[in-house]
Amino acid sequence: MDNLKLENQLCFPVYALSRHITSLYRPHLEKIGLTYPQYLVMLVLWEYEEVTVKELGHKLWLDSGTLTPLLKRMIESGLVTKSRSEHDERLVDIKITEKGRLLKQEATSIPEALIKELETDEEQYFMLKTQINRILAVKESKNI
Amino acid sequence: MDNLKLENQLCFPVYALSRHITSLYRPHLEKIGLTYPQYLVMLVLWEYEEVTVKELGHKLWLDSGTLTPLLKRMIESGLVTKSRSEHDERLVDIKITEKGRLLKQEATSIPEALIKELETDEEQYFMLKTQINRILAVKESKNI
DNA sequence: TGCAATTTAATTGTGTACAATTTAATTTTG
DNA sequence: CAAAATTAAATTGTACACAATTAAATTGCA
Repeated sequence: MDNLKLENQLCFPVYALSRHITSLYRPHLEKIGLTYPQYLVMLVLWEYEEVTVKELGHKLWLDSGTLTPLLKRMIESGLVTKSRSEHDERLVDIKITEKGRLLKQEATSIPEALIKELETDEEQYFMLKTQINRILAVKESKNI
Repeated sequence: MDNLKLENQLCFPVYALSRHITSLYRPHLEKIGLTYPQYLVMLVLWEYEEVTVKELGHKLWLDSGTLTPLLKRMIESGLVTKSRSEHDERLVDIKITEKGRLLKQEATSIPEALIKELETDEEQYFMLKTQINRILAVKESKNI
């Protein structure tokens, strides 16, 4: 087997699937004015209400080089606010706004719609997620 | 179950894994002067020697907006050449150069190194690839 | 205490991604 | 055959990703 053939790579299917999933999200997210990475930030904030940029970076595996400009756009659209932490001035707190909170209602139908569009049954979907998470756990264990 | 929790998404693990794999490739590819998408182009050219931008876009699921500037950089580094097709002037042929051909030797060890770094055994690796490809096949079948 | 080391964001620069539009070539159709 | 429709790349503009550097705050240690 030729290891340098596109069809024999694992890397490419993962890369292609990631972009494919993002493109399926796009029309849904466009309706509520979010990009896909911004949606991931909202998922965190719908759950935690307030996080530091550091925590956000840890959860989404993104650095400040990506998050700073992304959050700037989310502040401009009124979904979050930003302030230096009182305890530690190095940290920046990101808080969800009322507008951001209300957006959750409009997003509830998205996950289900996506599963349908991927045409993957729940069981296959769950197995895939489990397998990928098993691989990601190795990275996680090395980083913390 | 809350569908709008980050940990319950499939989308996020795929997105995270894709970026994780790219970051594992980066140090290897840096040594031979390629980015990850440029490496994908080389995988195609090592196999086919010559393709049109259209074919490349079809194989990698990328459009000319991404490929045109990316290929421009690969021409500048001397890996490929570019010329209008004789039969149909709308098409652009991308050919591998001798330098591009020689680069294959330096890339042979990369796929194996990656599997090791992912710390995933061959069997798990294969199953994951199969599952992802099953999902991607649905998209493929709709597009062609 | 005081200074060096560390930590956190922001900044800078490069390289994708991709929607939307434009331009040029080819194909279809009346 | 000629105009309309289609196709392929290139261009324009927006938004990530991420390495490397910078700046400011905090921590640790002599």
